[in-house]
Amino acid sequence: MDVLQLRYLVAVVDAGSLSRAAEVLRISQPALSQRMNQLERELGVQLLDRGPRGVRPTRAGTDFYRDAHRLVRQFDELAASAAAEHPVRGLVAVGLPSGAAVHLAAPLFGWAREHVPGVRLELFESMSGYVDELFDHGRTDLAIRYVDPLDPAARAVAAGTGRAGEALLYDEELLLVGDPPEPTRDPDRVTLAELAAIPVVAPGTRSSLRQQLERAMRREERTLRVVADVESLSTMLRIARSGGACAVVPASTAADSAADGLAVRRTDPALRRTAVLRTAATTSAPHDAVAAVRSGVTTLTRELARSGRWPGIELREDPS
Amino acid sequence: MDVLQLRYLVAVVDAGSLSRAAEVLRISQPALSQRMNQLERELGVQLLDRGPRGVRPTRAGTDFYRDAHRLVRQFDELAASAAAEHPVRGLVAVGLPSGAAVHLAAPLFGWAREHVPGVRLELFESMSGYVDELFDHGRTDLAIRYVDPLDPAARAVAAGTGRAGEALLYDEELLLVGDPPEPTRDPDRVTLAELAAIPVVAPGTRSSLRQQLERAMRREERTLRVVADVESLSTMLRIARSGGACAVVPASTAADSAADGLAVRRTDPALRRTAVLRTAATTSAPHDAVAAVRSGVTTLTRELARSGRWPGIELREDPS
DNA sequence: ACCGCGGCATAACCCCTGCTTATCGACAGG
DNA sequence: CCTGTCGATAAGCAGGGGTTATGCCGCGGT
Repeated sequence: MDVLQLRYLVAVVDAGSLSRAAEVLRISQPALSQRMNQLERELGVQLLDRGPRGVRPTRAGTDFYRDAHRLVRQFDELAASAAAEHPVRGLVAVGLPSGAAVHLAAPLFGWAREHVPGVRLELFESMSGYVDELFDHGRTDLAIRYVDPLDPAARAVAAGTGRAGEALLYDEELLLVGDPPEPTRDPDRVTLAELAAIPVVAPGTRSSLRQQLERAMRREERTLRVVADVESLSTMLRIARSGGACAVVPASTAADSAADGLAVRRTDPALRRTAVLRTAATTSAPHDAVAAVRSGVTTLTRELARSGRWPGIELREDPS
Repeated sequence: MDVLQLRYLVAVVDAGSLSRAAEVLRISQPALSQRMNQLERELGVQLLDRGPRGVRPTRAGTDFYRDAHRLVRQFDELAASAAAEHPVRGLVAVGLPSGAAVHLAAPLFGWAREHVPGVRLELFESMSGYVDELFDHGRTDLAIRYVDPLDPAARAVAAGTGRAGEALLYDEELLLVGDPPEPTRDPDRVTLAELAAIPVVAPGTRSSLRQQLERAMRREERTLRVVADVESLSTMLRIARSGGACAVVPASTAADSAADGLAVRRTDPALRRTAVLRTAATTSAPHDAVAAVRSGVTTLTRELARSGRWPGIELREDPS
């Protein structure tokens, strides 16, 4: 028997139905069904009456519910009080480039409120170039940085052999969205040669995405045909949707807009980038607070990616 | 956080050392070390001071210990009271052939005392033929039966397609122990032709082992040269050890005696048997008590086999 | 002073458990 | 009678908690 089973039972009795309780608990109905059956089997007592309109606790179930409820509460109190023993406090500055901020910012604040209420977060969301700059000037304690796997200088980091303070987070591909004036030979792929002929809207030159794009084109002795420099990914998408130009955006952004009926093409050769979480070596923020937030970022990234709430990215394992 | 971690912490503080606590908890020291580190990480508090002579709780650890101790106790009380709600009681008769009884009898009594204190066990340990007979006459509620995988009638059971009430437990091989008068061509294998020339001691004709042996020999148009009919496996081994004759015994028995320097040979073709757990369809014992003991037998068999305390057997999966 | 040893941490691996999706059976209501 | 809702079952996958093997450190014995 496990405290989790007690939580589940409490939820079931409260909800009056396995299905609804499963929803509340954010797990599937069969999982809950199994767990409840297991609990009853372990105890050797029937706790629930399964009716066609839901479940109701039996006599034994009601008694058990009371105790379980109380125990779960005490359990949580213990955890809370232990955590309160040595509160993590401080002001942690985090730099997030737009693509990451879209998916990470809100969950990160939520996570912080829940897990480290004593920590105040200061979020700098802007184009990756500025984010890097802020970090290099010691203005942020943590920052996500994009790295081109082809860039030799960044190779070490992407390979996981970089210096401490840089942990791999995820990879993602850069995709072309919108319909080009001429159809591409492969409807799912656009070569860089073809790309050179397509009018695109791109972020400013301080963005790592822009730089990576330009570098890739230069490598093929082509140039990018930029018809508009814009600041935000959403603006890029809006323009692409209007048909005025195509846009090259990270896969996670493209995944959101694919549902809108926008055509999406991979590039050939594929352009990818690696997201790295940097931790400042010297910082004014309390060490433990920074560490906590860092682990929050990696944990959240994993959770979001796995649960499908951050589509288009591929996790890179690098526990640190 | 989990109640198990709380139990572990309590044990650690009580023992004053991870190693010793691990021993008490019957887990390995690294496992405990990991769990404690995880607990501290989750709580964000250091609970233990690691010294070279063991560990001592920190200030926070001491407080935490008290609460954890209390919670664990309440937790167990809840489980106990819920189980007491609907106590399993009754008299369950179990038939075990000698080979199985050697390894299973004592653990089974221990398990029953712990998990179903209201159940009284009646154990019939004897040669497999009698065990079968007792079961067929309704004198036992559960019984282990040996099945020859080559016997067509038993084929269905061994294949897992038998009727309900018969669950696969394990397979084991029959081995020749002791040194035959003439060395065999293959020192690790004895053909049935060679076996016919070897004086062996065998259990009585009511034993399934004996019957299986005779059947196998007859199939090759040979006869077994039995120089002594004995009742117990241990007597057979004693005679084999004295050098008077060889003995054919199940692998689990042979494994015990291999350490005594007795030569062990597989037969060629290999003789194997399958152990099946039978459950009486109609019985006077309470249904739930029988079910509990049945699950105890399967669980124990698995545990013993996996932990190496029942060597020589190969588990068959057949959850039921 | 050295070496040995008790004790905790780390690494690499494995299996079991608990979750998932997919599907079914059963009962109530239109 | 059909349909929608709820719970149970099946089969597959992932992660956590366990294992063994090994490393590192500080103490004590001779």
